[in-house]
Amino acid sequence: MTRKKVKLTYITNDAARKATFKKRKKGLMKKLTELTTLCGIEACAIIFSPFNSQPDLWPSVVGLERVLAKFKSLSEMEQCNKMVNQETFLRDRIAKATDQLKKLQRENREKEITRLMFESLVAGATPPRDLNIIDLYDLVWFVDETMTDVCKRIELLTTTMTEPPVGSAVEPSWFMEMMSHGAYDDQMGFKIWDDVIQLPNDDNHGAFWSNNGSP
Amino acid sequence: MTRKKVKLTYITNDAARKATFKKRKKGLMKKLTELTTLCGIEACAIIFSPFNSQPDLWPSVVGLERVLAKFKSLSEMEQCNKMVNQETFLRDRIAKATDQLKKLQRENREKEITRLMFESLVAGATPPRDLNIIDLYDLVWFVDETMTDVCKRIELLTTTMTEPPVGSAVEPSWFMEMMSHGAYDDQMGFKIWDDVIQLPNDDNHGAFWSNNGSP
DNA sequence: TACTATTTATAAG
DNA sequence: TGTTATAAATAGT
Repeated sequence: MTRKKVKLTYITNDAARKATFKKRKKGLMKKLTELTTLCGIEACAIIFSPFNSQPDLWPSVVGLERVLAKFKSLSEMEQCNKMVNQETFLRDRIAKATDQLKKLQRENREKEITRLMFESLVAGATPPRDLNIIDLYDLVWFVDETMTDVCKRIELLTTTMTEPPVGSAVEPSWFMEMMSHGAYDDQMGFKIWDDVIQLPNDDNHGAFWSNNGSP
Repeated sequence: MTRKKVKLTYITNDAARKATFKKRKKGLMKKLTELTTLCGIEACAIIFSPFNSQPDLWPSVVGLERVLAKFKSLSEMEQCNKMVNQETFLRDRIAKATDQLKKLQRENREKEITRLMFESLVAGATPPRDLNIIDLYDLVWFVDETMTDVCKRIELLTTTMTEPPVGSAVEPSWFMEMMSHGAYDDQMGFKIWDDVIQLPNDDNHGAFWSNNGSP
């Protein structure tokens, strides 16, 4: 996925779908080759598609036959035992995605409050009206933190009378960033976590995450 | 593959092999999910390994059954038709690798000659003795090319009496590179193309490419 | 088909 | 297990 992060949903454009199919089938086969070679295991894959009248198979006839025979020799329960059903797979991915989402939300919250602080402090900025109580408390907390940092910095400079190198550990990391980017650019939009599997033309897109969205 | 480019050969260390197996199996399953979703096709995979007593399967029981049934309903010839045998697969990869190798050899040759020229020109450098006729001819050709570039550059500067911006199109690209890195650093070693599938402990490693190696 | 900017996979730690 | 630096895959052209 590149040049653009691709939505994990059926590609409706025929030519694009075929191109993607060819590239990704090739990539998949390569991965399977690597897996079997690196780990010394046996595996097979069968891929049916409208692009080929016959299925694409991996590996050679002999290898495929052997793996299939081995599989069919197992009892039904044994066969199902390690089956990765799509539910398990998706459940796992959703859990990961949720964790990642929380992490990003924390980061974004920090950035929001930082921006809010600057908009409230800097001449010419237009701080939002009607801040809710939560924002106000967070803002107070953050201003206190920042003041503490600034005081430490002043004290250090006063005590040593020497200019420490730029970017020293005492400098809060956001400070230089703010100063160099300006407080008003748009670096702080929410990151969106949107690669969960979707149905095509899913009108209900995003409902799952509604409890995590911005207020 | 990262932190280090990995040799495509059986991993002898048990723990490392198991770790790699787990990661790559997961990656493979993800790719298979993406392929089927994006392209709207049916596919299945079966993976036997000593790490699990039962095979890892994809996708769910129903999906696997359906794909297998579809496969078995084909005649034997149809079954084999699109079979990717390892030979075809490897032949293709080797062809690609050979092309890439030639490209890199051309680039390396150019760098070699550039280095040779500087070693022969710059005070304090130690040009190699006993150059063969081919190197000498290439060197002559390259010095001529370079002289032409330099003359053009001089002419341009003389004519316009204005300093063009650094990195202008007239500046040969290698020039600034040379000047900034120095002629003696080790940026010019041959790039090695070494990810072709190998047997473990292959004492004959590289024999296939011997006709392409450095003299 | 090949390129390349970008995302994704993953070897090491 | 989670992180990070790097290699590999690949979307769009």
